Amino acid sequence: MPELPEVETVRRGLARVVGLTLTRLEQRRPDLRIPLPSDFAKQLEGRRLEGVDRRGKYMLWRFSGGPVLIVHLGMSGTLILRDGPRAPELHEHVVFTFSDGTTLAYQDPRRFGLMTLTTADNASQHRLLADMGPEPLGNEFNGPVLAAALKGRKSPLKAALLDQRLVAGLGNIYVCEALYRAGLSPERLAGTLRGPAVERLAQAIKAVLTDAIAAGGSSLRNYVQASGELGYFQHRWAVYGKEGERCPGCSPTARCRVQRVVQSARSTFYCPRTQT
DNA sequence: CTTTCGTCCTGACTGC
DNA sequence: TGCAGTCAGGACGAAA
Repeated sequence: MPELPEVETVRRGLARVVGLTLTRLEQRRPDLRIPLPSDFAKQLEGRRLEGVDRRGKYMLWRFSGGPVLIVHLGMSGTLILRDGPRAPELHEHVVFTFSDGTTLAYQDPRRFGLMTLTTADNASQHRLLADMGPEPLGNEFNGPVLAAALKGRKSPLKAALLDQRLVAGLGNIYVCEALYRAGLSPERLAGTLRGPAVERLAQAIKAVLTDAIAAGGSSLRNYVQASGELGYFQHRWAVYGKEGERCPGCSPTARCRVQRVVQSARSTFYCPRTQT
């Protein structure tokens, strides 16, 4: 499930087609979460892909002349780069062909992802992006900023960090991992955190995301896997999905095990001994 | 205003 | 083996 590190990895992988002209856009299934307009292809064909930016879990594909394609991979979205034309596979909803013959397919079985068009002038004010919180890896995100965002919040820390208005780009996995690294219980009420703990949490968020991006970058072949898929790399998580296992920070003799609890109808994994 | 919950979707998995 | 049921989750919008 693509969160900020995976989306960043995809963004970097798309460098291969940046600078190329989009020669053909095939809408194979227009009923995405936000339906694609019927003239979608016409609006983009013939334009050069000038660059790909990222905001939280969104990508912004900037085309020459002003159009910006906002792309979100949702739960199950992937992008597949191929050297040339090939028979599309199941759930490839949109296929882009570039001037050198490279094709880029957007595949999304569950269709929680979306693509929608805006313009360079309006992109930052687009309703999908306007209320988004700070980029966690930027200088604009730090302990005091996080403290201000958490102040007065009565929801559990887990739920607060999933709110994209508070900080951009975290999902279920990296919230669990960041709370583990900060040694904070996901069930603590967000508004009760004090200075040092907030600082630890802000640093843990940065560290977890930075490490995950580095893991994607270090296995560079995975930017474009043998299958052509972009953006999924294996990552060793400390607690996510590790119910019943010992967390890395507990001694071999410790009896405690990673617990799974359900918060806001989502699984949370944490170590009850090291996260308080 | 804040917080929670239902909804969308399909593949993978579980259990009878 | 087959099939029904359950689960996974990002983000919106409705409800509390």
